[in-house]
Amino acid sequence: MQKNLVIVESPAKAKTIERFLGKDFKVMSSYGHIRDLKKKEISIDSDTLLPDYEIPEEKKRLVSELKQQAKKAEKVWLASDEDREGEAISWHLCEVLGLDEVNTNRIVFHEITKPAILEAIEHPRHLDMNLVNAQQARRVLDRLVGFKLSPVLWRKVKPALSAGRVQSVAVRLIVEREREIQAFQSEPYYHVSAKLVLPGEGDGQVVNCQLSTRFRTHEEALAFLEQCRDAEFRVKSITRKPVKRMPAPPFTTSTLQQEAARKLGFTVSQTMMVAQRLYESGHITYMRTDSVNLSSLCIGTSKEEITRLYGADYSHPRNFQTHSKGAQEAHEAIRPTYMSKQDIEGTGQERRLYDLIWKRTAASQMADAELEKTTVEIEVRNEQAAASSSESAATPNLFVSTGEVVKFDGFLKVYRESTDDEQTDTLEGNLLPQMKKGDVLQRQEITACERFSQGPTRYTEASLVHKLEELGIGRPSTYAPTISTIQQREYVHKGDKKGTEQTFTIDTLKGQKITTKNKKELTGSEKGKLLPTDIGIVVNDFLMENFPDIMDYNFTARVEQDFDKIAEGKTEWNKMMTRFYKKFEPTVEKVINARAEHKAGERQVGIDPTSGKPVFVKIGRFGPVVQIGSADDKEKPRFAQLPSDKAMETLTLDEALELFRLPRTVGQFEGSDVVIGAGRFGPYVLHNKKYVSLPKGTDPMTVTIDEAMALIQEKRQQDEKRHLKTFAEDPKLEVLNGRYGPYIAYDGKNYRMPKAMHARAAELTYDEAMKLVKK
DNA sequence: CAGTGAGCGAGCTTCCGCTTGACTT
Repeated sequence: MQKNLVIVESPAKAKTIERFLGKDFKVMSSYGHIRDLKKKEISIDSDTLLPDYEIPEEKKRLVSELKQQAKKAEKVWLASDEDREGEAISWHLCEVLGLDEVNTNRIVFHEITKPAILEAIEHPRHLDMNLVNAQQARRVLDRLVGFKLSPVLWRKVKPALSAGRVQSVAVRLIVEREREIQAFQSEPYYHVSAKLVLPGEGDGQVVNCQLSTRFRTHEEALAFLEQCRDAEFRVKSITRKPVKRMPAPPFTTSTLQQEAARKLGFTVSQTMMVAQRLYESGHITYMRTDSVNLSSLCIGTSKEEITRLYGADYSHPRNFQTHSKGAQEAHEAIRPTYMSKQDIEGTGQERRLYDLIWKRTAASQMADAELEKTTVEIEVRNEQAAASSSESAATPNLFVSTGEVVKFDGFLKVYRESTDDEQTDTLEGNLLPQMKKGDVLQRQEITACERFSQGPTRYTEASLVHKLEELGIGRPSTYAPTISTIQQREYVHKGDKKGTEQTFTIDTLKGQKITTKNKKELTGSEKGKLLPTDIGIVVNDFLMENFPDIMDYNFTARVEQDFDKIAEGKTEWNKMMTRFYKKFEPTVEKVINARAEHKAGERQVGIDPTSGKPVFVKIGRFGPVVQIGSADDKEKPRFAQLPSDKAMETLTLDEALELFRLPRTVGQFEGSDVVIGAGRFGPYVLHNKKYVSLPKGTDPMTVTIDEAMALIQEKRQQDEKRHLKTFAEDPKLEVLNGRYGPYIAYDGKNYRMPKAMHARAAELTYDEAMKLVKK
């Protein structure tokens, strides 16, 4: 008979803990929650707002196994995580396994080390029902919001859409960012930089510097260059100050996702998949965490390892504080299990992610980097300037040159955090020659370059996660799924945005000559960014108008405060639910029953000049469509799918009408119409229910009947060649010739044949062909 | 991968947070 049964959430954790506890303990895993609201129903009583839980089908086997083992054990230890969800998991286990108070112990530990677990076993406690209730409140609220709002969208926008406390706000961020970018007015300015020379041995040393002020107009910039022609450049001041840089804290889920995206080019879900494998093979600690805490063990071994590799000067053990909103800190930071392992066996991706985690962890336990930052101010002096500056207190024009010297690299030896800014700031970039106050520098070249102010940038997957975390919305376990959901629902897609080509001027003063050149550049182009779709925009605007409370960026933060009060025992959870639902439910009813004149997002783009009927864009059953005429007309309205490169918000009447120019009938052939149409795969010719694609580059608007006929004939010939052999034994079996050589088709399915058979494909016997099919 | 291309209707769809597995290709 087993003495003790310990239940944890994760099987990998179970394995490790079993090793620590010895043979009197059996350790099993619950694999997360074992009970939840019903999947297909709201599963919440509309009067009492009490949840109705069930054990999902896929968990039934596991639960009966747990039941069996629990019955056998003298004592059961519930060791799920020490947070809201973990407490609820333990409570559900209690309920489902029928555990009694006396023989059941709730234990928690923050790190998976032998002493920590033995310590936890020494101090069992009881279930914290307040914390459990806070979880129930969270669960019920999310279900209510999701399952009440989504049907409103099905009715008002499009079937199969979804809304939720987290995903809808994520979409809102992206929609609003896109609008900010659209509204942004780029303004030109002139940035002046100079190449000056400190006279000395040989050719002297070059000093690169920037003017501290920008000019608004080209005239001002030119006037300044003019002024520089006979000016003297004199060092006005030199300041040196020591600067310290601190390493970033070790990884959480969110920061790991961001850095893996920037440094390794991983998507958010890729990072999680690779991290999961590293965790399962025992290389890293748990990968879904919001904590930056490191175990004392890790801090100790890091110190040893850093001292061994880089010397004692580089070691600086430290603890970091988590200050992200709503953090629950049930786990440690993401770190290598053994700091002594600098690299591991595994796939390329696994090794690269591990390397990143190792370096980030090591750096966090290393000394500050010490730099010396030097700033040199250089005055522009000429007679005119001198004369005017004595009477007016106008700020003098100053060139500034900065240099940084690394005095001690500290943690920078192993790791430097990336930023989202594309400009790479080189740390040891500008080395300054020795100068002193009063030194006069010789002008070599001064350029005034026209630049354009940049608007906000679009979100990437990782920067969206960062923003969500900042707002306290979502949890480490949901960042990646949320990003997938909003893409699956087609609210958002990842894509490239082409920038606009802009011409800009560069003025150069060299010698006594000022030359002006025009150049072209592409500005504001972005790759792999999150862009809102028409559906995303319409859904967002609809929700913003009708459910602004739920869409508020602070909604989660506010309900979290209520959950905290429940956890502290200051509020009854069911009362909170009632209070929320009393306001929420009538709004849902009102909105879903409102007889709206237009569908959500519908917009009239103009009047069709040929029929005099109105032209609309709206979200149809299958996505955005343009419609000519209304549904209550005698004649049926005409529809056209909106192509992906056009947006509902900005579609013009001309663009809308253009979509109706196809299909067009170009003539007759063999007694039936020849029609040119545009499909998902480009333009095509339709004749006698047969389709032929138009060759690339052919304009569907100018194709003639003769060209179309030729295409039809050609296709027929090809089709003939396609059927290599048919079989009397079975008409379902055929040998066909495809784009990639001969293949076998049987009953609607295709099968490949070995390369060696290709030459005699037309002479295959029935038995040979069937053998391949069966294989 | 082996040919695709409508329709705007019926019934279905849906949340967030814990955690992995088991179908092959």
